[in-house]
Amino acid sequence: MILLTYCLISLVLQAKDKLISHLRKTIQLSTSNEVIVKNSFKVKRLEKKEVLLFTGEISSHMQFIAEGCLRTYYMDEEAKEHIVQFGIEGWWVNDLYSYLSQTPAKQFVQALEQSTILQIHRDTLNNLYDEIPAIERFFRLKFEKAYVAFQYRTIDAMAKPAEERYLEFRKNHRDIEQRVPQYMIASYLGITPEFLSVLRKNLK
Amino acid sequence: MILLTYCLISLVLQAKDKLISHLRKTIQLSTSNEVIVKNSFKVKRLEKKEVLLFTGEISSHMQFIAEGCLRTYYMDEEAKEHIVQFGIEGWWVNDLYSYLSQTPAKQFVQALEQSTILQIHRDTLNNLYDEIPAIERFFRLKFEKAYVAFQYRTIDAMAKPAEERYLEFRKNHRDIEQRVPQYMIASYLGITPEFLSVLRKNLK
DNA sequence: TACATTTCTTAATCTACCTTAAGAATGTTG
DNA sequence: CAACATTCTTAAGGTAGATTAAGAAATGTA
Repeated sequence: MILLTYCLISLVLQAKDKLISHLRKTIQLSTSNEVIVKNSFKVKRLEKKEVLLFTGEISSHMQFIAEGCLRTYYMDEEAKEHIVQFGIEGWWVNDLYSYLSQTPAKQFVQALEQSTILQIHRDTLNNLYDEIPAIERFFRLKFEKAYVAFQYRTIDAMAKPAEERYLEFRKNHRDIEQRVPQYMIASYLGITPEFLSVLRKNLK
Repeated sequence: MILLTYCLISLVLQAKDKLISHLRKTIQLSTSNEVIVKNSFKVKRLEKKEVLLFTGEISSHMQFIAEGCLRTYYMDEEAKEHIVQFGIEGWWVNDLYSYLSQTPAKQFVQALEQSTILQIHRDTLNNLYDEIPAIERFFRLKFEKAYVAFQYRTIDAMAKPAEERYLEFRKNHRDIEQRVPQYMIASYLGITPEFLSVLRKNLK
């Protein structure tokens, strides 16, 4: 029992250290601010297939992936799933629209593997923005990059045929490709699993 | 001559006031900071069809549209134009990837009407971020919203057929629809002008 | 080791959208 | 108002990718 507790505590510490070193890649943090940041986040374990956010719920936390793999997806009128994003260690996942506008989520966030995430509540984060300007800078830069990356992904998606998009995905996300089933990659690329299968056959 | 000069000056003042009231919708600005902000931007007039940023150039300014209408677009390998975004009064236009990474632009920015824009140099803006935290907040919020809006547009684009996308564009951007030629709307929606023409016929 | 579930493949048919080409409106300029 | 450029429409034929349905691998679980 003592051993188990010890393991859990060290897991939490590890997760928080990952967050701090993630932040340190972009901004500087004094030791005291580091402590404030660490205390602002809560660690959460997720089982494989566990859903972190359901459609209709209001997203109230920003979430950093310390370990594992998640996806965000939505279901269209015909109940088909469309994957918007994958996330692994070092990524942030959310239904941002819901989080920012405090409206019911249209997307699900689900763990594809057993995962460890760090959560910060919206109110806490908004206070941090006032207290530690470097945190606001971190997210300003984060969103700038995310916006640009997403724009380029979209431009690609609209202009290039599926085969090219698949090859780019493989080139840029080999790490993810190995961890998620093929039909989810198809969903992310906006094609059917059957068609992806055909593409793969033609590539050999 | 004196009259002309006077007109130009008042045009400049008007443009800057538009920027300030735009910022004021999101953040608070002291009178002294307002002056600093105003002095950080330069006014630029653009003729219809004038290109503000060419592919290959490095974007060094953020640009706010005080008056007029612009588009950003890129050309694919077959020299076909793809419109990424329209902008009118109150919008910001740029090749953000080029601006943020200081690499050659892949997109053009072009005026579709005679327009007035306000430019701030990257270095000046980065200094403003340090000097006036509210400005950093403004852009953090701006990028959050832009990211989310773009994500929803993409999700739509990938999941919904062209007809629905066209109807949504008309609903959300009636102002733009009236100001730009139809073949540019087709380009923005990712379809050919011929096909848009067919869609429109079927809608009647 | 066997059974159930999840994931991937193959193939026939179908559809949304593209391409090409031509002509009709509309707008712009001398 | 004539002449030219720009924008929009129509129609025939073509293609990327969807749908449906079935079976084959792979993986998980008792």
